[in-house]
Amino acid sequence: MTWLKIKDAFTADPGVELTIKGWVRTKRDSKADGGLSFIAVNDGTCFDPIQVVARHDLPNYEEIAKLNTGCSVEVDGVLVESQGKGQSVEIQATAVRVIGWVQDPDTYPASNKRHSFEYLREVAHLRTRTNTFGAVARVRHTLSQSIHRFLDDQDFYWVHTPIITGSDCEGAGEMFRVSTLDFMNIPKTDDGQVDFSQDFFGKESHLTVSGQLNVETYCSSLSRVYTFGPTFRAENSNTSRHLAEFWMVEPEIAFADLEDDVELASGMLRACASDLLETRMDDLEFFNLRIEKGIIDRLKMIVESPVKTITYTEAIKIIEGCNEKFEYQVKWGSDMQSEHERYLCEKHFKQPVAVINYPKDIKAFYMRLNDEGTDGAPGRTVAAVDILVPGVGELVGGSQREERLDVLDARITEMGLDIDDYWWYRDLRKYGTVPHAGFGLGFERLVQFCTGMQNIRDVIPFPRAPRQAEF
RNA sequence: UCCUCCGUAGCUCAAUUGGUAGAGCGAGCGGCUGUUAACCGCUAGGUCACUGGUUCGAGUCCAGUCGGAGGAGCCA
Repeated sequence: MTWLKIKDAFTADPGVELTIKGWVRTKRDSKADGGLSFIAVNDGTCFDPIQVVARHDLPNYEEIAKLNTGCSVEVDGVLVESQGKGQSVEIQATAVRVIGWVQDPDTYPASNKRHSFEYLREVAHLRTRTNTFGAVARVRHTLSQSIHRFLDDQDFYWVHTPIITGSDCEGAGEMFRVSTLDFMNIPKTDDGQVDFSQDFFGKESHLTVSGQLNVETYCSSLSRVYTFGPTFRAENSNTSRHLAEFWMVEPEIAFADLEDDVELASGMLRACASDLLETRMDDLEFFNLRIEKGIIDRLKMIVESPVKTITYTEAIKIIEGCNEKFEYQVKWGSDMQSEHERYLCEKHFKQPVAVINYPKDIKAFYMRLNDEGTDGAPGRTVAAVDILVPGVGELVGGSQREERLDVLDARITEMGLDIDDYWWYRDLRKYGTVPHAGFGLGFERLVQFCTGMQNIRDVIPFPRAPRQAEF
């Protein structure tokens, strides 16, 4: 008797004897032929549960009749073509062993009924037993594998940048403090400040908001590198597309410009969509039917024409010239509002859009300063890119980096930052500087984009957000 | 953090002008059926988020607190 994963049982030859192990999704009983039970069993290896037919002549049939949603079982049996509709094959059970009962079926949180996503967030330890969260988990895994494979195929090295950082110059938002100081007895310096020299690292330290600055150092010797790991933002954000802890993919390429950067992001999206369509159709069909109609067509569109590139200056003209009513006006020099970004990718282009060359005053210090008059812009721009996608908004933020030390220093000073904090980052420009570019892709936003899931808290196993750190 | 809406049974929601709580699903028991969002009958299940106020009387009105959702800002 071979133990098969349920996904493999579905494709095994009828007549084969097998064992499967999993959790009961539903059970239906019939009095026909002296009594039999139809038990749908799922082990997470594929979307569909397999139907087990248990007859009354099994020695423990009385016990089997008491099974309900959530119980764990081991089933021996023979794979046969199904007599009923709704499935091609099923298992005629020769033995059903109950491994774990559901102790209180009346209050079992993942019972066989529709639940709201808000409720399931409160029982995140059990929500992967539902169709939706099982499918999200598999898609998330596949996307993660796709990214690693795509980058490995293109000779990128995965660099494990630190989670804890002593650098306070990452500049991408509020940071969580990391400390072993005793809250009840905080050491102070003579002038009344917290004495961080007595803290674990001998200086202030935080959870990283981005691995970019670290990964740029590896880029300046290994040429093509990326980080893919958790990042943290202590912003009090309460939206369906922000988390306090999220995973970010940050590639960095040497001897490259902004165009190469957009090309890389576009290729990565294409690889992700293509792999999903090839390997996770069962889950995609569920998302297409129950979560967002048209999600499969969207992924096919990504494979064919991933990203359309326009300049910020063009984007502003499109928004100013359209008939749409917006709550906020746009004007060159200010950041686009969510509603404008949504209009561009959801209504005007109806596909992912890379907006490049933003005004320098609304972007970070490390982004490369463009020449005066680039794309006929009325002011100075930097070689930055935001990739906007339907349903999610900003999926990718990136730029060509400023490789000229004098220009970089001027930008640091202009933005009121302390140049001494950037000593090691500036060394990269002093010693063999090269043009390079990179981007950050919000991994959960990618999962949202590929599944149609509305809330980012439902595409990460255990979401961390303001007032949410259970589990 | 700001704006809007919402907290009633295990879950999803009702409850008229303020008059002491109801359905569906789920669960238990029974019936029927190669069933599959199964169907039919019966049963159990409630500190109406919390605290205070108005009132003869509050799930309902008022204030505050806590929690949740949607949108905005910050961004990925």
